[in-house]
Amino acid sequence: MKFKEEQPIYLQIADLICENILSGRWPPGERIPSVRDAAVSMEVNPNTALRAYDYLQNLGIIYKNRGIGYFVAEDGLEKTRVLKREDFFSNILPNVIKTMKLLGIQYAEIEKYFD
Amino acid sequence: MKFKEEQPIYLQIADLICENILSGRWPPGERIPSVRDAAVSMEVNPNTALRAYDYLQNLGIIYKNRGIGYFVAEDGLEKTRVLKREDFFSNILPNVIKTMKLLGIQYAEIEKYFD
Amino acid sequence: MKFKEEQPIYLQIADLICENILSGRWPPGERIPSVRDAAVSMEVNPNTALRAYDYLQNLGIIYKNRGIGYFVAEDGLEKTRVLKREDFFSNILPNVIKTMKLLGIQYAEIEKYFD
Amino acid sequence: MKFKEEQPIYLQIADLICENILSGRWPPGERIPSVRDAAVSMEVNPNTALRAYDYLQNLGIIYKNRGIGYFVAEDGLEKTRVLKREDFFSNILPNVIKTMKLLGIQYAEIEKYFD
DNA sequence: GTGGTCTAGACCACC
DNA sequence: GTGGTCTAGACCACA
Repeated sequence: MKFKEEQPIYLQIADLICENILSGRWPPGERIPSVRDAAVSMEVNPNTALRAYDYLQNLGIIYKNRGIGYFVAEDGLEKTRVLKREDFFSNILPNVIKTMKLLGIQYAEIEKYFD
Repeated sequence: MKFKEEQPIYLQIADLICENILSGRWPPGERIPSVRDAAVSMEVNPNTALRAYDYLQNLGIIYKNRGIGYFVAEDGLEKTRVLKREDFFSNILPNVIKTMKLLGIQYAEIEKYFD
Repeated sequence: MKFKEEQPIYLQIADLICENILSGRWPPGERIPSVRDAAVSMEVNPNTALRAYDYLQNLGIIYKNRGIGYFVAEDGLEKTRVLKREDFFSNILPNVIKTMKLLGIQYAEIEKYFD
Repeated sequence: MKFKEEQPIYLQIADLICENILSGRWPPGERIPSVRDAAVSMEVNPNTALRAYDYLQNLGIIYKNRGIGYFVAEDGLEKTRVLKREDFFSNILPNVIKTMKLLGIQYAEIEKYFD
């Protein structure tokens, strides 16, 4: 697996997990891959994978059962959605709008990307 | 001045300068605030401000006259525009689209923000 | 059954058993629930329940008759009492006192809890 | 520095920091030792010290200034006090009371420890 | 100098 | 098998 330079790997892993939750591939209650398996399949150190899991657990998106594994929280899908929407509407979107204004990009120019 | 956690402060400062250039407040040839003044007004370490200036100088957006100060390059506005557009269309926009898909946000929901 | 995060589940189970012994519900010589039953009723892995029993057996508080079950040792009540008192006076109590000092909690504040 | 076996070292370090805050030695706004210095003086790996700092930062008790160090949050003393009191009154104290009942320990027996 | 990330690998506790 | 902790040490970004 190839990761970007600009962001810590563990955050990118956390994002991947969120995408799997949002897309419905990992529904609430579902067990997600073990830390070790995730580390192997993504070719990172187990500690790095664990860190991503830990991060999401702190957010309440996943939880662990001792000795068994990590699971998507019952409200994990909802929480992820809320967090990401919040981020989108308060950070990403305003930034995009601001950038477009500065660059003089009209909506018509980007319309075609919305498919 | 308050900076975000997710990005190095010096890059955020560089962005602010770019905004001033793009908005026309600092036209090509104009002298921009000294590193020291910038550092004081933004409450950052002078080294951090210097780093932002250095970064923009490497991009050819500003240049330095020793003993005098930093100036917007003659083609600084154009360069900034090109760089930011490139970034917008290859990184920011695709990411926004992807996020919107994952979150099920329709264009209609964000239309109103385009004013 | 719900267990705390801070302590291994098997120790929490062992504690529950000790409480039953101390309270007199399970007098010396009495047969205690089978590992299997305990595991089912507490919704834990049988291995985890077994570990608790094993732990208490090593302490000499319970013993096992093969094919029959686990029993409270003749001196099980006494042993439990001694162990718990030792723990109380050398660990728990000093810690409580220290915490109270740090937090500025006076004895008067907790007096009412002693009923 | 010598640490107990029963608890992760990083939590014990976090506790030590809390004690310094509660005792007033490190008032709100004060810079606390750098991760490296703490690691050296406690003879642990820098990662372990960092983990303690990170843990307390998540609780909002300390915060960091990038490139400068960690500081006690303005409301760090208050937060620590609230957290510890909460823990004391909902967990520690009830447990002590319960244990005392089971062991038949009277208040008179422990009175002398309150000095 | 500060903190942060990551790896490699050991060793442990738990289920 | 699961996750958790810790060390040693490298390397980086930032102020």
